Amino acid sequence: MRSQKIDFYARHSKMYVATDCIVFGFDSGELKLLLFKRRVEPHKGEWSLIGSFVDLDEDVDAAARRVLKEITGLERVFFEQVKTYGKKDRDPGYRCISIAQYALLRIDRYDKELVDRHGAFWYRIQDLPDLVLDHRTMVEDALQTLRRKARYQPIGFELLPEKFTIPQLQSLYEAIYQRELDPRNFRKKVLSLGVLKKWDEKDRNSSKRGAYLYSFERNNYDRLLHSGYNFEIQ
Amino acid sequence: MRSQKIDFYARHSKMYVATDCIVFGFDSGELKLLLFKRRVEPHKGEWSLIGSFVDLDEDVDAAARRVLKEITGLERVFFEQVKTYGKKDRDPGYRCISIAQYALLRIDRYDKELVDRHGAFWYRIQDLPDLVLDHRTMVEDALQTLRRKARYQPIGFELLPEKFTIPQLQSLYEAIYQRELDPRNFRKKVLSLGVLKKWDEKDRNSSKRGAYLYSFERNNYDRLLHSGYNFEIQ
DNA sequence: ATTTTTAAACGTATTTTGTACATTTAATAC
DNA sequence: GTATTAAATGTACAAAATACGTTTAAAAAT
Repeated sequence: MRSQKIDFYARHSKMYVATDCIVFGFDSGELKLLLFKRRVEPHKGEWSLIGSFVDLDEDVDAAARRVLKEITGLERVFFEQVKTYGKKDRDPGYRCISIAQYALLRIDRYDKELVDRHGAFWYRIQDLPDLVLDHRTMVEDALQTLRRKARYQPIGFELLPEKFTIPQLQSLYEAIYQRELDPRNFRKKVLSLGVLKKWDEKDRNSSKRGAYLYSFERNNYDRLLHSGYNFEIQ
Repeated sequence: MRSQKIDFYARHSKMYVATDCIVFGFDSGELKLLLFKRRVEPHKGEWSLIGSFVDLDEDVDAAARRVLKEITGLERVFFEQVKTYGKKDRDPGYRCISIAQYALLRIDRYDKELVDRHGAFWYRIQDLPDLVLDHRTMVEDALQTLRRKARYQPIGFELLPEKFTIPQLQSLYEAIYQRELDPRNFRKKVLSLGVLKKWDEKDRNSSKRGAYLYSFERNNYDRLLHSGYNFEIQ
């Protein structure tokens, strides 16, 4: 029979702590996910989320920022925790828990060369490849979190360029919720929030007539964000 | 200069992983929190959440169930993750991350003697004492999660006894949101959900006339739960 | 026995919000 | 100048949220 003391240390021992990033981007009307083809064992050649161990002297959210910067070159990115995956056998081999965090980024901004160099690739969320471990579950949970969040905060703006058109914003929400929205009702709703600033310029990439560009006003946007307002879209 | 290999291990080393439980209960019209007066160092004599290290061969959510059972005797309790606290200096002394999980439990059911024996105490959420480390933040985050959750799932039922009256249910929601609700509109709303079963019995504890007892029908309740229905209360 | 007291139960009118749907407009391409 | 395309606008109807007053059951007081 082992002594109390030995049992205490054996039971309260340390474990590996990792973070995995579910990186969403929006491009040409589609919601995309940044995946990473592993070049080393274990799971060499398989697709996985972008992740890393958390350093001993590093905040957990800093670890996510670090790995995202390594791969995309981006620094100021919206991040939010999804949840922590802590099943004892989720990672065969050694005990490792992982804090999943999703990121939203403006796809016009990342460093393409850097992404290529790291064996990363943007997949449409409709046709993701098989992923290692429990990463598929992480993606589904992150999508659910994103959808829920988008209902009570106008979060979608994080995924668009500084100036965007209302049809673009609509198509983003259509991509997030994977269904079509009525353009008249959508426009009415977003304009009623009072967070959009209209510019004189137009974007003519998707029509001859062109659509007016908008940006959002930080002040009103932040007020809306903190007020717990409900941003229901149909 | 240290070798690559040594650096790798130094950086990707293991850390302590704990879980802290934010245990909500509902009693005599008030939302309460189960706190624990520490009897050992560090932080002896201070109030803290109920928590534990996660064993190496134990799921993270199992650790929360284990510690709650130790203190309340209860086994089948509703649990949900709040978030993971991973700041590098959140725990002075050693690096330890903590997965916060909140629990909802029926206050009529727990083992009072067991709770006393462990130095635990039910505090009203309006007047909590100072708590160790970042536990205060955990409580606030858990409350926010609970409130949000209660908006899209009829979660409040977890906190009530098997049979309850509509005024009781209302007072639970009033405790969660810390504001008064209109009894006529509340009744109309909850009955419209179609998850309540009315009994012939009455509860006469709070009025001479007595209020009819209800329970909820598991089937309809579960359907509602999974349908993503929006349970907005005023 | 009758009256008083208390919270429970019920209903309705109004306002607000969501939903469905058709036409006009600006600008380019031909 | 005509055709084409997506952007922009408006309105009627349905559904849901909100505000608010009265009646009722049962015990307690007289």
